[in-house]
Amino acid sequence: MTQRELAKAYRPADFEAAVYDRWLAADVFAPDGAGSRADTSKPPFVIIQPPPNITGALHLGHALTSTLEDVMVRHARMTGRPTLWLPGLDHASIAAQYVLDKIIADEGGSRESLGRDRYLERMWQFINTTREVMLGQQRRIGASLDWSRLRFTMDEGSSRAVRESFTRLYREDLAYRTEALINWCPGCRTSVSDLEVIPTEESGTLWTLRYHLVDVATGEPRPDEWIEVATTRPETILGDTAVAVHPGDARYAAIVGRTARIPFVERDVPVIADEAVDPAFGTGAVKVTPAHDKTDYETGRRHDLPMITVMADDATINEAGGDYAGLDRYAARTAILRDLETRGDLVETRPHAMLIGRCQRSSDVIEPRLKTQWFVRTGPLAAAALEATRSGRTRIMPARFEKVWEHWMTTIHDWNVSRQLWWGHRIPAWYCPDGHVTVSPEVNGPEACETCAKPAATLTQDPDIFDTWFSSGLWPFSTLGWPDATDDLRRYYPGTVMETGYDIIFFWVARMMMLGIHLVGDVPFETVYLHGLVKDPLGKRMSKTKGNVVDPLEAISESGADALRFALVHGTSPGNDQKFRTERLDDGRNFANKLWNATRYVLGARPDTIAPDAPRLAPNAELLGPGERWIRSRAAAAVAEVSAAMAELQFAEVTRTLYDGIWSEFCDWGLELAKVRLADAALPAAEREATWWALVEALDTYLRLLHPVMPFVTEELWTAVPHSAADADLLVVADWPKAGERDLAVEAEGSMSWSNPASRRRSMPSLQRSAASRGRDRWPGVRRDLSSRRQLHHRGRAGSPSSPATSKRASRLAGSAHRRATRRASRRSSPRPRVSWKPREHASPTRSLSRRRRPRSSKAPAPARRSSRRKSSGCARALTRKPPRDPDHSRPPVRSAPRVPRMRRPEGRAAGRQ
RNA sequence: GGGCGGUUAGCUCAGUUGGUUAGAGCACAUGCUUGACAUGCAUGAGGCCACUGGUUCGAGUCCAGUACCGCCCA
Repeated sequence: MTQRELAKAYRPADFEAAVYDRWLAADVFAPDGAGSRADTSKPPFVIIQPPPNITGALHLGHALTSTLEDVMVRHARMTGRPTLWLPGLDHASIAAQYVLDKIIADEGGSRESLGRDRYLERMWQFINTTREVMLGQQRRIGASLDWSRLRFTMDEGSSRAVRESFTRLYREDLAYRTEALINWCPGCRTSVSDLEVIPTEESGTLWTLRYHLVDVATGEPRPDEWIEVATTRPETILGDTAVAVHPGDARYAAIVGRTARIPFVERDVPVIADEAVDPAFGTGAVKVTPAHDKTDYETGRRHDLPMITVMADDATINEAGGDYAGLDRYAARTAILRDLETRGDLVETRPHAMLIGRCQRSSDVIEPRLKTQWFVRTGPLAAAALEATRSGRTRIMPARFEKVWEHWMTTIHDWNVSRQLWWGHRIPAWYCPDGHVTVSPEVNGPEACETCAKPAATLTQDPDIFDTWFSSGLWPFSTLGWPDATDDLRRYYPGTVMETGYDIIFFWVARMMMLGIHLVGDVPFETVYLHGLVKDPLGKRMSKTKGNVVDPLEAISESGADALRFALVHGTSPGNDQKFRTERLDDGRNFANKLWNATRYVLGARPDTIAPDAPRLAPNAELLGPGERWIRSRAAAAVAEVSAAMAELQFAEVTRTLYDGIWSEFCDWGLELAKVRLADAALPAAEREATWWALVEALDTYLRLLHPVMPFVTEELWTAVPHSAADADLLVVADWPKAGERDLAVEAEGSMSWSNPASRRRSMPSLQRSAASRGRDRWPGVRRDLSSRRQLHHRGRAGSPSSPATSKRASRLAGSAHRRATRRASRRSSPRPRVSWKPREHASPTRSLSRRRRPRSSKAPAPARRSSRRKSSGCARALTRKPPRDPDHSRPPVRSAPRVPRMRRPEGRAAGRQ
């Protein structure tokens, strides 16, 4: 291995890109890449990446997803499993059209003015520019994706999977076409699924109006006889086909069966009784508009009412609305209310809190409408998906989401998959002039009508496209070559882990499960790992409009990809949101710097008797001092703990273990204790060599363990550390360390040493010297405190200051008080109290040791370090685009200077989701 | 209305199957810059573990309830 000088400070920008290029050149990401060291006898580890939307830049949520998956993938790869992490991009039809439409609108055009073909051409151009940007972002963050298998949801393989799957579903009667009430977004001009409608609480108005009853004899409405109905949507009276009351409502019992006259459209409709009516709502009587309301639609079906659509695609009133035709729905509302008032039929107007469904994409108010659309019958599919989680074939992490999953899967409705958009997979259904339907998997469509054999030329294809999530639902197997029985499909299906945010468990995970089980015959993944959302420091969702987003690329530029990864992983726990503050980036960067410098020290401390390019040797355990034996044992403990945490997908636990192990154990104690021996000329060379090899060994272990979380810095450093002949050239494919033997004796001895000065002196003379030299050997004082504390404790617990009823609480309070007191006492007397001897908790002997042992240098003073005087330096500031502070303020007392806020405060509460 | 999660230091969070004095990072205070690291080192201050009750020799941890915050579903 090459030995070279490491820069004095950790500067990630200097090497991250080069390291990534080294990985690419070595072809180590693909399980079958040239540089792969996978053991094909081991079970593969497979993650199909949730494909980010092609529309735009990656945000912190993507960064978290990529990082967590990369952690799993890199760990698996190091254990020798054939590891596939398959990258992809999603065409995101509605989101992409939304973005492109705006661009085109800015140019003065529109979707319609371009026409379908030119519009799609334009879309391909657009996504080809965003595509490269997005892939570059993945590389910046260090994602070890198998780029040779990159897929796009609109590529030919995916299209074929869509056509084939839909045809199968159709032939099995799991896909059907029907006219039904769907959620229509007038802004996007398409239907959307139930999940894409966001119920938002808004203050509306409840109006009470009069519908006059029709005189049975004359057939004309009576001016003196009416029924009062309450409504929040007066414009829909144009489509009313009944008035409904509750069957048990005595107030209206006499009227049920009569006829009411709808104003303006002058339509006579029946007064019906239906259980769905809430007698306590409004007047207890409601108007029924089956074509524009979900509840009314059901009522209409039960009573076989006519369904009259009164609105066009753009939510203006259509010709069925008579004089109001052409008006926007809200203009029509105003006009109708005015006219009702004129007629004297507007009885009451009052404020009313209500839930309004808004489009997830455009925030337009969703208009329920009747449309003929394609649906997927979810009942049987959901039942199979439920069985899979109940039987444990697929496990959901964290388990509490199983309940949510169960609930949703048992109440699921059929899935409307038609979208009246252009950008997406065209529905492979053709209609003949006689109205027969032919569904075909052929790319050019059927040759003739399936039913009447009319030739292809007479057939017209359904203009609609599929909901994006339909192709996403096929993703775990369409990416592997399905419907063909490819090697990849055989090897890598089912996947191992599906890792994604809990917010798309229904949108995506559910659909992959349903379609995977049905179409491929097995669950698409063994484990569903759901992470939480990355929120701003106030716990709000990050969004561009709120201005509280943190750009991952800026974070990487400032602090390095490893720092960002560390920050994200450190703050995550399964299924829980994390509040992200930019100060966390400093933690990660500082940690990387610590590791960087520890490595520099180890490399520089090599005894002269070891050649710079000597292959790594295991230290001779016989010749090690207690400090080295201790750090070896602690490294072994870290291997066990990190491996266990990886297996349990507890990634924050991984970073915590390594942060403590590397910083507080290896650096604060391992290196400091070793320094003494390495500099001790009286020690035999073999002992000094063994000591150094022990440091190299521990460092090597920690670098391997940390690699999945912080791949760049560990790879860069590992290259500089001596390796054994059997080692891989690159850390990314090096072996995951096996847990070495713990030396519990020396760990216990350490514990003894700390709590007992006499034994410490025996076993760790260096420690003793250092502590003594700093005048901190105050154990007698500690003992005094301990005994007095015991008395306190005794009194606090056993004393009976109050009645039996309150004694428990009193004793707790006493205990609490005494805890505070004793903590203060113990802090005065010992560096930091702890149960077992973990050196990290105590004073590091750094200063005295290095001073005493190191020859003084005559070198000139180091140049002033100006920019990084304070702990939290530039990056956080830069990310918030606040003006930089005056550099002259960077002298010590300035640390008390007020910090600038790290993120812009969102202005007020968010009205709804974006 | 139904369900889920959270509440531990000023902030962000750990806290294993209940078990000695509840921890970390950041922030704060004080003191240290010439050979790994000021992106650092050391010292210090800062906790009724949301509240109430229960189980237990022992509860931050288990049980029941309450409050507040957040989310999901209808």
